[in-house]
Amino acid sequence: MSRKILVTNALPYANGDIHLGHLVGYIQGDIWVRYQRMRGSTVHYVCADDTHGTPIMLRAEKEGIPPETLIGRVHGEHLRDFTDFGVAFDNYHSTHSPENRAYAEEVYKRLTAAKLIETRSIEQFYDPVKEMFLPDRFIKGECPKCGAADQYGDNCEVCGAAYAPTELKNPYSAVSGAKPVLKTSEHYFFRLSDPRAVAFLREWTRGTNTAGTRRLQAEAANKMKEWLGEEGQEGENTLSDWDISRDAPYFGFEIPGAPCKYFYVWLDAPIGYLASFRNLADKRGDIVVDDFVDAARAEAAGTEMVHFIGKDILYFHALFWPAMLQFAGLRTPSQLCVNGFLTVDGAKMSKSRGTFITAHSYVTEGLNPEWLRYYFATKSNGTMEDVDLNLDDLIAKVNSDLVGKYVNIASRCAGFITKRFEGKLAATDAAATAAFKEAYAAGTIAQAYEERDYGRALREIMHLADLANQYVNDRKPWELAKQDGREGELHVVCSTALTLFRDLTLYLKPVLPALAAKVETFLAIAPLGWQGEWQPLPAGHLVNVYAHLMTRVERKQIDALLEANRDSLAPAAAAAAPDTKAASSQQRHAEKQQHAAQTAETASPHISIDDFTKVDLRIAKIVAAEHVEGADKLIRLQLDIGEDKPRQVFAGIKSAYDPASLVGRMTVMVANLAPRKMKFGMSEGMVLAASDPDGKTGGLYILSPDAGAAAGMRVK
RNA sequence: GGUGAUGUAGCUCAGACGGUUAGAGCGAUGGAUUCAUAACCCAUAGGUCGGCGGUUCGAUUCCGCCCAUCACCA
Repeated sequence: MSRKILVTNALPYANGDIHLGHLVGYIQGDIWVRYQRMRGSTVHYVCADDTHGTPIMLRAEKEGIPPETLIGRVHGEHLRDFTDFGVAFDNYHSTHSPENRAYAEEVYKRLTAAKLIETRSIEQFYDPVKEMFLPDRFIKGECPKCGAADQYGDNCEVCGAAYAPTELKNPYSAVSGAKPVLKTSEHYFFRLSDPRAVAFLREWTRGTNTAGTRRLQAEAANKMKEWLGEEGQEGENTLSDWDISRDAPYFGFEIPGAPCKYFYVWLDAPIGYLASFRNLADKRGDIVVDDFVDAARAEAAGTEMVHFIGKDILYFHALFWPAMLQFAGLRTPSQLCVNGFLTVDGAKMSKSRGTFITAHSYVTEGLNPEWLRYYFATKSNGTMEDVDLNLDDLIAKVNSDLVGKYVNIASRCAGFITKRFEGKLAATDAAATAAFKEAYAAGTIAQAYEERDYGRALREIMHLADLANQYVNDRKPWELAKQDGREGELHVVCSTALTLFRDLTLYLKPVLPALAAKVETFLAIAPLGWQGEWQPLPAGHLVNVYAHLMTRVERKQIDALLEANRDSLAPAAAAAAPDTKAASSQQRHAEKQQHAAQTAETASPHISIDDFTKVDLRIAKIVAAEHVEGADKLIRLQLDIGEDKPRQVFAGIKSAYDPASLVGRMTVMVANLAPRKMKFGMSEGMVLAASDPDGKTGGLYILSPDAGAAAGMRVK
């Protein structure tokens, strides 16, 4: 059965470099596409840059160039990076394109006709200096809950509270610093709360496609229940209407019939999949676009549309996007393949540690992209779990699996074929190839690829590689070579090993296309496909002289890569708070849309004395202590530190202390910790207590000063 | 805070509809070998399957709570 599939990868935001975090999803998508093609399916694989929105507009302005120039430059960089890593899109387009405008307008028109668009006046912060409405992340102020300064307009990083930007105290614009004013504006909404949309999405997110595959992975479908609720249960649906317009100035498409109103970037971003596909079809001339895009025609043609995305943008692809398509009469996605984030050595990518590794630096430092493709593939299991890039593990896996096991098979046999038999193969040993022939017929490796469980596929492949090495080891060609009259046996053993090597190459080809191409040249065979009956390499076939196929990874290469990506300015930048935070807020859209783990900036094992003295430790006298109703672990303390009135502090020490025994004791508290609003009231500091970090020995132990220390004394 | 997930050998990960000795690769140790960019082959050691409690004849596998890590909250 030959499938016809339109495959996409998430559109990277045209503001920032491609890094290894992105590549997880792109490599997974590319492997799947290559696998499908080897099986004989027709696949169109497209992507594009996501180019619209406020962050792009402001960045271009900052660089003093038109946004079109910015996105043109980034487009070239992104395409270069994907190409370097073997991610071979048929088309890499842009959302700032005529095709995308046409599709966006058409979708909007049809949704309007379906009575799913409505306008509403909303009040929003407006920057009077910059003369623009401010997205939540461009407004800062004091947290309405805990009072912490310099918090973003959507949630507080100190106390975790979520709120509307209008609730911020003393708000200011992150763009100009001006005090924003409230201004009313007409916005356009996609009525996602409409019963039709809710009913459709409940069915769509839980259902299977025509191939019988779940549209969403189980855990993704599970997650969507949070938004969709259960059918028949009143009030369970928490879907709200989606604001799809933004006011000028905005870099994007103006909404037809609505001057100075623009489509929100997330409306036209996924439509960019269709636009890129349309653009490809126009260039090629042999693709019937509507067989993939129109709902009725796609069903009749039996085409599929599969999106590879990161879990951060699941909402957009599992709610807004299918609903938009459905009610615009367009085909809905057959499947979403959601991948997790990347961590490096178990931690978030960090510029100060050098683990925020750009795709381009990996290449310019001379590392082989297929090492990374192989490693990511071994860690991919078709779920949306996070993937950890363990650098020592990468070295071990590549060196032992690829060089030590796989490449070794060709390397140890090819010499005999060339030197003793002039490159000509003998008939193969049927007994030795039987296991491989069975594996081919069983199709378990193929199925693992189909399910995107590349880790399972590769475990099976490496098991076969072990069998091949055992075979060579058992037959000892190096001994046969020394014995007269055993030339024939030697010939068969080496020819057989090369057939096994051919099989392994076939299975690895979706992951390692460049290496597979080298092997095809070495073996002098047509590009490997994965169809039809299993056949050994024929007797009499001529192979070329073997050249080594892959070098080993060396630790020093990894170290150099980390060094090249280490941002030595990071600690200083962290101190220069305003600038850094403004920058990170501009990147936020990109981070949300890509698979970027946020950077963790603090990695230094030491702190300076200045850092330490920021902590104001005080001797405190416990003047009152009581259980907290409804809290399992907390005790409410009143602490005298020489101030007018005692501080209220909640301490998680209920398991270890009886409140009555605490009253009157002296202890140590952190006096300048940002106040934190808890369910039970404000906590105005922290009491220090010792405990075993491993939790092996239970117990909590609060500190006590020696006699003579008085309430309010500074500890340093 | 809410929600979803994860926690299995030194490392990276499989697996178990609950049931005799929990697996793989890498790493370690010992041996064998020299064809292969010291690769490969054989063998050995290593885990109270995060903690506590419950259901059960029996749980690491089911349920509850806790701890830790991660993500999302448009």
